[in-house]
Amino acid sequence: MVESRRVPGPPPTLADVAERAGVSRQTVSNAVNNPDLLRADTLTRVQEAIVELGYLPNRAARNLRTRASHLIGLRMQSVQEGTANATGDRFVHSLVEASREAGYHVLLFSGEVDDPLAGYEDLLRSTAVDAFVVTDTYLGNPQASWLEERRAPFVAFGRPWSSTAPPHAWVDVDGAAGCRLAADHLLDKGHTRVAWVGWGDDHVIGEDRRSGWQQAMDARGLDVTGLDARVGDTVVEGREASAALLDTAAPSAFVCASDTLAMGVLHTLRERGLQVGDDVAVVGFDDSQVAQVVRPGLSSVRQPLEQVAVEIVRALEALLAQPGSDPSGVLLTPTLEVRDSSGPDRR
Amino acid sequence: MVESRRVPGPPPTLADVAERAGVSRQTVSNAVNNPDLLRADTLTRVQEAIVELGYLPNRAARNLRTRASHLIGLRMQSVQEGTANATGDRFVHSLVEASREAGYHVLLFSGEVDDPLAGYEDLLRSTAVDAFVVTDTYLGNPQASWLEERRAPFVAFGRPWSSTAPPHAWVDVDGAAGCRLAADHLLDKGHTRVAWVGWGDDHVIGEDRRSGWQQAMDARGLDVTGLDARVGDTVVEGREASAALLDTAAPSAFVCASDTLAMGVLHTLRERGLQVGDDVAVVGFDDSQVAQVVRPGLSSVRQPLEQVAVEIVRALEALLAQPGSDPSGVLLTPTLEVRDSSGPDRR
DNA sequence: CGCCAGGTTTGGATCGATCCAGATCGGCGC
DNA sequence: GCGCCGATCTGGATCGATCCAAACCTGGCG
Repeated sequence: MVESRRVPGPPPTLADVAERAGVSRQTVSNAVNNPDLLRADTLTRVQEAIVELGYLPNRAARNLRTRASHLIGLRMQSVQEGTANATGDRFVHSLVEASREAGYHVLLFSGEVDDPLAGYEDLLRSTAVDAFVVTDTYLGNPQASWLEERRAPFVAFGRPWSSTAPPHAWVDVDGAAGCRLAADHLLDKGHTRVAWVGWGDDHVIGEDRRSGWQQAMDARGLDVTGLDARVGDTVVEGREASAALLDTAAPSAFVCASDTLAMGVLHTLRERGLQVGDDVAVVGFDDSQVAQVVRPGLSSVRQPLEQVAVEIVRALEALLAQPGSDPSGVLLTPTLEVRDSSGPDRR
Repeated sequence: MVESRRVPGPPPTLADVAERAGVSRQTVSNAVNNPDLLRADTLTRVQEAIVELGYLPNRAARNLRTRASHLIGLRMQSVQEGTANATGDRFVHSLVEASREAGYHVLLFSGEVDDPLAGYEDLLRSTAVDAFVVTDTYLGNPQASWLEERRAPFVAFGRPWSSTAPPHAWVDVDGAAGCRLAADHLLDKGHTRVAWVGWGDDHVIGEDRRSGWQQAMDARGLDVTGLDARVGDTVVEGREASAALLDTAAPSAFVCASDTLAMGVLHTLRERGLQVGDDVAVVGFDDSQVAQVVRPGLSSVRQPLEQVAVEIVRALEALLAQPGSDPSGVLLTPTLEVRDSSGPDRR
């Protein structure tokens, strides 16, 4: 009713609220954190004072006392120009949203590109964040074991591919299942020669995705010999690899480890005057903006990033509530966004 | 030399360092914050103790005392599916990087989509952030004046388009200059009928960009009547608008307010069997990933987001150092990324 | 009517850093 | 040898919340 705070001035403190409500500081604190400890009428009185003054607990003071910041640290990946990689934005947004619902905020940081640990150390030691979300758990990445060693709570977006590393909480998307989905989709349409364009065989995620394609082919008794290529994640390499495959193995469809590679395939088809979809079908991976706006639309495997974020936050909460509990892993299944590059049925 | 902290235990405090170095707490504090107050040998001794213990000031305690969090709040925009919008990721990354160099971190938050003020209020009152970066300052957006009213320090990425609003610090990219650049680029190649595909005339940013195209045309004494279209920011609308323009005004080149619209134009050209670049040239805006991977490559106006971030942080620092100082504005000029969709010279 | 258990409320100590004012040190001029 | 000033260092108070233990109610029961 008062609402006289035109010009803010210093924010009200717990003591201000206590004085206004005629109770002690501790009672106000309880009203905020353990309302059921108060008698109903006292609670009402305090809550009114809180509203009238527009009180909100000072974060720094609360953090100091409770030894928790309610912040989740996330290290920004460097943006790669020239690729269709779109997971970054969508994932970060989902994580922010999921965190909010759990009462957390996301703290972004970065560090020297060549030092994957930079930034983590400082935030940890200065108790600036409660936990980390680690996103690039490719094989040989030191963050996970480093954080494990310091007993820093963290959840990885990505499986611990190395079995020697200590286990930690993780959430991941089943890339193999996604590529099986893509390959089955094409096989169901009547294709028999479905090629794979993926990443080098030292790339565990790439090999995982490739295994999905291979499983689908194997399940139908189709030979995959000579039907695959492994290159770097660039449009040019996708173009060259697909051109070579067309010459040597005459596939009628391609499954790709990324939308970037799929764009390379589309370039090749166009160069050769082949109709995308009608003559040769293509499916990418990531459902990037590129897949959505290119014409004809590029069918693509879509990672359930919103769900990933929710599971990550869930895991973080478990971790922070039960520091000693066994870390768990969650594997989510992607979906397939079907667009024109899938082409018509051939049966 | 000790380095005995295998299992972390509680982080060391100022008092721990003081004891080890045989000085008072205050002296350690000075060693960290005002090293020039100490005698050289004392400083060395304290610094050694700091290194040995791996001390880093507790953020919460420091924040409480200094009434500063060294955090910059940034509200996440909702991701738009089906557009080529790429500024988000690049800008956020640049901002994180620029903030780091100034000793700040970026705190991401979000709020109900329909309430543009949600989230700001809580962070402000709980003194969780020192300042905000506001990114969507389209006309009629209430954040700026709301924050102004509460005397919350903030810098806008985007000009205050309304002259009635109180002035605030801002950094923006000169969209008109960018589109003038794009149009001049095409005119220099010999085009005379350069069309505009942009956003509705109630969209101030769209109108600003359009004015750059018009200036370029005017400067060469070229009539723009019937050469423009204003639609929503979707691929489909870009396709339809360009088709209509080709029928009615026969332009030989297009400048677009976004890469999304430009993709629509590319679709139209393909539908009609026109060679992109050779028959009709196209320039987009944003230099999105789509522009980079589509074939032929889409020429596009590129915003200097890295520089924008640096200027924003610079403005924030000025604002926080001198709360009363006059807010300033910075207008940066974009560049043009030339790709194949520009086509060859026609002279 | 006094006492006790339970529900409520309270004051003091505390988290870890910085602000402040005063104490101590060292050197210099007379 | 004395006094003074600036450079250096120190202890206590403080930021605003929560933890803790103790004090205060209230009603029920012997």
